[in-house]
Amino acid sequence: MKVSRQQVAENRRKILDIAGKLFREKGFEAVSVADIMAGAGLTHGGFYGYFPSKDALIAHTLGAVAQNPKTPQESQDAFIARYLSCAHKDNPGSGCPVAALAGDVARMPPPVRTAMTAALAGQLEQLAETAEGDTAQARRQNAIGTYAALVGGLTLARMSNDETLSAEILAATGAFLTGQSQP
Amino acid sequence: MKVSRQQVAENRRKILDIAGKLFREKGFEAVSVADIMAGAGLTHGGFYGYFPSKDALIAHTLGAVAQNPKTPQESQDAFIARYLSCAHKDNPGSGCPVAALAGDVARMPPPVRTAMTAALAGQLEQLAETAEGDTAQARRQNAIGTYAALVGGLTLARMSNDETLSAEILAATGAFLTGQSQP
DNA sequence: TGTACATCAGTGAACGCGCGTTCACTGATGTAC
DNA sequence: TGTACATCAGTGAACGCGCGTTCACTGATGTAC
Repeated sequence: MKVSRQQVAENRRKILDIAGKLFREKGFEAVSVADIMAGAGLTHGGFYGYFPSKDALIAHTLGAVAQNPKTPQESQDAFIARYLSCAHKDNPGSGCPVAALAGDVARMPPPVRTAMTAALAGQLEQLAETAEGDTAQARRQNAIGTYAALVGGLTLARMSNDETLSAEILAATGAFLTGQSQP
Repeated sequence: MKVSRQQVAENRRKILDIAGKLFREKGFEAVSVADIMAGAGLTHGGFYGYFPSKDALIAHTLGAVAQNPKTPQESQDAFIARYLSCAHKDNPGSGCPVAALAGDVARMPPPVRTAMTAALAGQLEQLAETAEGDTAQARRQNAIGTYAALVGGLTLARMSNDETLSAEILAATGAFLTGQSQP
């Protein structure tokens, strides 16, 4: 049955929210259109009133998803510690979409890759503003190197089936980036 | 029809080889058993004479796949440059399986994760042997931080749909790790 | 403001497709004599 | 060494299943009067 325009807007937001969460948790292929619509409290057939295809939803999701960025008042070291925390490692659904989905996005069609590339470019620009370095070029280089290590460290820790190794990777990557030795 | 024992051994090797290549190129889910067997010059029905399931093949593939490691005679900087080369970025099928598949493996069942974790642990041990640092602990920390940045940098470069950004990420990550500024 | 009706968001059965897996069969291999 | 036959690697049709997508239908919304 028809629903109010306000309900439509809310349903669209719910679909994008739940899709972002499920994609980050399970990857694009393991999440079905029916899963997403059920998560939004709807049935699968209604999906195509909101998006023309699953791939279109994926592209929109990546454009809308929270970027889990460094907050302005947060120090560089605090951002690194938060990014490499156990809480972030164990909750990909509410964490950094780049770390959770970069490997999958590389094999997706151009619209999806373009949306994610824009998100990455924005993230790097923001990090470069507050990164260490005397010149803009040095700051950007540090921002890229740091972000690569964060994404790689979190990905390796999530992949590892050995809790000790997983924790060591998070700690060592953090220490490597902040220049401190591990305790 | 039955084939010789030598042919069986060769077919098994072919299956593992082509599976390793296809998985790294397209991910586990996008490669079918029929694709793999066709790549090995066989038909799909024969697969189950070699492995009990697709997941079992995945675990065996990760255990057998070439680790693309740092060679003993290769300097640390040369290894970093090779890992972050355009050639490596553009040829995941013959490149580092950790960078190509870490994101997917995190969502795989325990046998697959265990096989990949063992491969990662071996890689880290090898890198720690020749990493910079005064103590074994410092060398291991540097090995982990460096490897995290390599895997993350390569993953981000492969994900990016913008060739300029992609090349910049590879170059900046390399410069970040070797302590040189970009040209 | 109240009513009649056109609109259209949502429903759920159905579709075509590709997947992992099974299985009866084929015919070359390799062994027993 | 030569032959007869048991073994079994490989074949390809078939299965059950879940997926993305379509569509005829339903009934609440929102508008025209």
